[in-house]
Amino acid sequence: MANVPDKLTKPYDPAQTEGRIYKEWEDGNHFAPQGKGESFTIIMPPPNANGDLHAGHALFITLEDIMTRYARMQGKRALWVPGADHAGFETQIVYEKKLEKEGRSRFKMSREELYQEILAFTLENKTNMEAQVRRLGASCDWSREKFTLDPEVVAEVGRTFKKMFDDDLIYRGERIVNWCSKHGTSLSDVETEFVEQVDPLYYLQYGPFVIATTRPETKFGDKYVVTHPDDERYANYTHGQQLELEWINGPITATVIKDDVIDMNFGTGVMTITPWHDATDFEIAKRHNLSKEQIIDEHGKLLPVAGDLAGLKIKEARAKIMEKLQAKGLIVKVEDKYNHAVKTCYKCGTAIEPQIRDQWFVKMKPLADQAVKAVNDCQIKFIPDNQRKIFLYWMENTIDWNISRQIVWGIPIPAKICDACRSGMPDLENKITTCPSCSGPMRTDTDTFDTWFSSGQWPQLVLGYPDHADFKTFYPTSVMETGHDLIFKWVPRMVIFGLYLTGQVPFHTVYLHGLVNDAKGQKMSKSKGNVVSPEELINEFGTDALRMALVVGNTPGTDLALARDKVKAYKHFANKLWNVARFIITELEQNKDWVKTDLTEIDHLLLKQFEAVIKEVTGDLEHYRFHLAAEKLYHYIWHELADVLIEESKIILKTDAANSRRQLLFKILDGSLRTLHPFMPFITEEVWSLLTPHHSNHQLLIITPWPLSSNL
RNA sequence: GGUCGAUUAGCUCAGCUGGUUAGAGCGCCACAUUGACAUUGUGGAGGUCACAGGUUCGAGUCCUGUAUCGACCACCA
Repeated sequence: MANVPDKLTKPYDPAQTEGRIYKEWEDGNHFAPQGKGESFTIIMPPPNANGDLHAGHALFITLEDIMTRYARMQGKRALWVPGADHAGFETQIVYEKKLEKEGRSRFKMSREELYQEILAFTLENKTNMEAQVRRLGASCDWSREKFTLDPEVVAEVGRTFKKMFDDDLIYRGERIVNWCSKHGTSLSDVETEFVEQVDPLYYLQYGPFVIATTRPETKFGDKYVVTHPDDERYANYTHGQQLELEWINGPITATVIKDDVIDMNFGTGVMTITPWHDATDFEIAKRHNLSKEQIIDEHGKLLPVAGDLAGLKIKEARAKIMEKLQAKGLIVKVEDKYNHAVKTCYKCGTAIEPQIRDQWFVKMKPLADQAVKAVNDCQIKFIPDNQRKIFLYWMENTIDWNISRQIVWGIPIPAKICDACRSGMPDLENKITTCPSCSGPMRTDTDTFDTWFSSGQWPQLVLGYPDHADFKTFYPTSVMETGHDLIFKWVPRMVIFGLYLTGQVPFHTVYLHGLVNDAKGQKMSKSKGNVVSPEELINEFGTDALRMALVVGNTPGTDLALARDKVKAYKHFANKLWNVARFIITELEQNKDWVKTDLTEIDHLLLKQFEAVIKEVTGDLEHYRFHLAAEKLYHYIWHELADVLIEESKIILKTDAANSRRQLLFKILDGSLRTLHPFMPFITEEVWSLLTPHHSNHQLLIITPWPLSSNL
């Protein structure tokens, strides 16, 4: 055993290997695109800079790395650009919790102070996040990394805002927004969640009508009563008819409205409306040009319209209102257990209190139409294909997009607002001081952009649209790989911005992976305590094992159950590969004088069989069937190469056919390492280095050509 | 209420364009220490591919319906 490399006398140890090899790749600048070949580009969905990577990150990094490494080995100019997301609302919430623990509040800090604190916090965490991406073996080009708050990003996002305003695609408008009174900001629809809730349903006497409501505390200002035009029960009342009636705080004049949005079968078929605090009511008021009054302020407290209850929080007010109604004999009945869905803030669970606010909106219809057209023209391929339907459904049912957020941690909207005439306009150079329409003073908009407004432009921003050479070389990108939960949050916005800004789709293929769940298929969550951290799994089993566990058996778009035992199984596989290498390399080292001969007929056939496997695996990779490719390699290496070929070689290597067999084993190990490299980059690179003395080519595996029958 | 998907071995899931006795991992049972590997090897048990129809020479694979589960969407106060 004198000539056997020292490493091969010991078991494979990922902890001793992976960090060293990653450094070798990175120091050798092997992640940067090389050559002048066909370009292949993936833009990494930027992980949140504020925390640790979770299993979902591990999955997408593995998938994107497989694609990138495969493309690189094929000789393409492969570029995978990493990023870090400031994750506006998300991060601010994390930071607010931190402040809360310290007994502080963001509402007591200056904007600038808060921004700087969160920036420091984020940049500190960013390094941590990047280190975790590296540990997963990501062969992304760090020299091109972008942070979502980089100055050039912020500037370009501002220019897009102005361009869209000039093109009449952005307007400032009074609209009902989802308002979270805890966070003091509006939210987009995708940032809210419906929660099933059981509440009492109150039946109240409203003049001659009985109305049903779950929210009596909003009813102070209600002076319109709405019925369905076809409802015969109320045929005696006509649209626009006025009625005098006794209400919570005394007599009021109510107006009858007929609108077919009313469900005749719900409650009594009559409702009163609160346009300021309900989306449906707002639409009714808009249709009939009704007046609107604010009842609840932005902190969730009642305004003076509530009379002696003004200043009370909604929850406290309800009981008192019921007392008042009771005293006036206006409560007809109360149904105790009414089951309904309540819109809540997806972060804090606070019930959304819709509010009317002046905000910036993007007109979605014309933009969405373009996106639909591009997809129908097959300019974008979806994997799996059914996601295409979901995309189209989403794009065909758009509503205007509220891009204003009342949070500090984000890209400031470069605009000026005139409070006098409530107009607003972009002001990239911060020059406008007086309102062009009413000559009033203009103030700087204090709102920030919705995160998706900037991340929707990510493929362009990352590549330095419009002038940078990278943009010219690598745009449109090849694949966008992301979670299927982002098929409507993120993907459509990227398509829209891509088409709008560049006239081209931002990527030709969208690959959507599923969620990574726990071993039982349950969603991982901190409250359930079933969160599996990739970091721990790597420490225990190695990155390569984790990567295989994430890929094998995982079809695109489908959720994955990640069991510890599965990762363990692929650690065993790594061990198997190591021992295969140990056997073969030892054999070669001990017979250094072996001469290359023609393969025997049998060995030739065996090589052909191996080539057939490579061909299949190549086909699977071409069609994004990573799960099949990985499984086939696993199966071949373990049950063909190890179990059959090596076993029988123990005899054959003592016969005349030894040299042919040595050559066969060498070629198969060589090809196996190359095909397996995208999946298990570390161990394959390590074994490759041990095989190097037997090679004519001494370069690292990461930049070695993909095996074909011609180069085996 | 709507959309999409799932239903295959004890568990978690593959099965790509329909084609011989339905596969993997883990688990289970019985043996085994031979030039790498016990993080192992050999062999084995275990499935009416949810149900009912249909298309076809042939269906787990295509079509229709039913049931159950799941995810997502939705202005029923």
